[in-house]
Amino acid sequence: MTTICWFRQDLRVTDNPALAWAASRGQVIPLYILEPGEASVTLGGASLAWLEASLAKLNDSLDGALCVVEGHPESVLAQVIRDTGATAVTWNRRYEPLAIETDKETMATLKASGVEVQSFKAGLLWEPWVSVKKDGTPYRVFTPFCKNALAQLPTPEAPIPRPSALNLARTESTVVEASSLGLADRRPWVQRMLKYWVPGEAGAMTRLNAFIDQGLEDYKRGRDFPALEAVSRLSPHIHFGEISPRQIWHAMQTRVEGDANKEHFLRELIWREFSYHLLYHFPTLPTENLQTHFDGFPWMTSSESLAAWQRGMTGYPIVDAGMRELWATGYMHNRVRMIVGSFLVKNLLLDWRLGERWFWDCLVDADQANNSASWQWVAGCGADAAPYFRIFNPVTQGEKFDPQGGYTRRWLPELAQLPDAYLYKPWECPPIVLSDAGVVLGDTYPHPIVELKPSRERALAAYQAMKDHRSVHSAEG
DNA sequence: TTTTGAGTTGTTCGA
DNA sequence: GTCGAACAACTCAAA
Repeated sequence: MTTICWFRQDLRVTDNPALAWAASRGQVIPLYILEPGEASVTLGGASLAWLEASLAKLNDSLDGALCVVEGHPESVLAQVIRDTGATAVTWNRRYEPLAIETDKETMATLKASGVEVQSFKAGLLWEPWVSVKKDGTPYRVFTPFCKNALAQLPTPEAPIPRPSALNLARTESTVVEASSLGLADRRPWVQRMLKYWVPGEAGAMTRLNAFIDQGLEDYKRGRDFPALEAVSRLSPHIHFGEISPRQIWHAMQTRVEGDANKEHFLRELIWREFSYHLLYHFPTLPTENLQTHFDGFPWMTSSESLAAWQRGMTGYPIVDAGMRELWATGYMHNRVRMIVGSFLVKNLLLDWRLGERWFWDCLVDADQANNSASWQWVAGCGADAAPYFRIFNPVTQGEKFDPQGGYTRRWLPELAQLPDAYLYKPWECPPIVLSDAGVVLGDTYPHPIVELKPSRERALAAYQAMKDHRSVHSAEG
């Protein structure tokens, strides 16, 4: 019996229930479909580079049998079924609104033509339709969601091993060269970025082990300090399914003594579950304010401000360091993501969707659920959002969370010689100290593009205006 | 149904 | 320098 295993965001052979199911039935056709628009629209540039590298690794794990085809899933599957005589198709479930729609239609079409279809849970600890309140409605606050998951929902299953024997079939007639992912012209940039990472299942496991051995013991405190190696950096591996959340959960439970650091890290994994829960139950999350009274929010328009933010040229060192890290590596430390997010949305008063889109294109861990839920959280319009008056001060944040400047100096070499006392506010630095450090404001490093105090007050006023507008509305209603 | 307690990550001001 | 209060009420979750 021949079964097609359709890989998507599960680019691994261990703890892959769809692959295990296919293997148990006989011959397996491993297939990846590059869906229309995926190369140009759905996936950002950094993610696409990761995907290409990860597919190559998966192909190695499958003895070169991975079939990569560009096209609509229904027609690709129909063609591969014709070519191979496969009688079943299996996959691990996806949860993005468009993916759900595609998978639903594909399943219906296949079943209608007499093909067996089997899907599995592999990318989440708990299905979003299970992690709901007693009355069946979705959670909108993280803490009760988390408590309920830990106390009431089934303990995450143990990971399943890699199939002991894989009878792989090749369908070489349909294989597309990796160059068709459209990366050829971006080679130098991609090569530079990928120096920071090892995409693929083995790389993911190496990272997990390194984190457990070295970062986890100081995670609860250290995770706030971007100069430390105290975060896991597993996010891109998790996004592409090179490692599953239950593999991580299981490794934590079996290899780490119970302590606050472990609990805190697992909580972050549950935040991911919460984001998927929100996206599933509120499918407009990527584009619409979850709190609809934000719909009239007076966002500014400024392509200059946006460009300065994107390029790491705002004149605020901790912000610029973060944006440069993002550009160079496809990643940004979590603490810094909050700082740059707050700066865009509150100090620059630019729409959170602009930040969401830039992150989407730049991040190797770009993930629709996490990205949209997190940007809405930062902007204050999401579930369980930060109060709007919580506006990060980039000077204070830098001094507090990168006191020695190790992170900031790494990504802003032009400020490396500035003393700590002025690193986060070079505009207050005495001219002699500036010139000793080789800094010329407005030349080697920009002047601040906005002033902190007025921009903070402007943001608070905008929030106030929105509130007043809303109360007028409710009075009318 | 009503009530009650609680809610990721901050900053500023004034004592 | 340190500390508590104010910031803004509002919605959510569960008893």
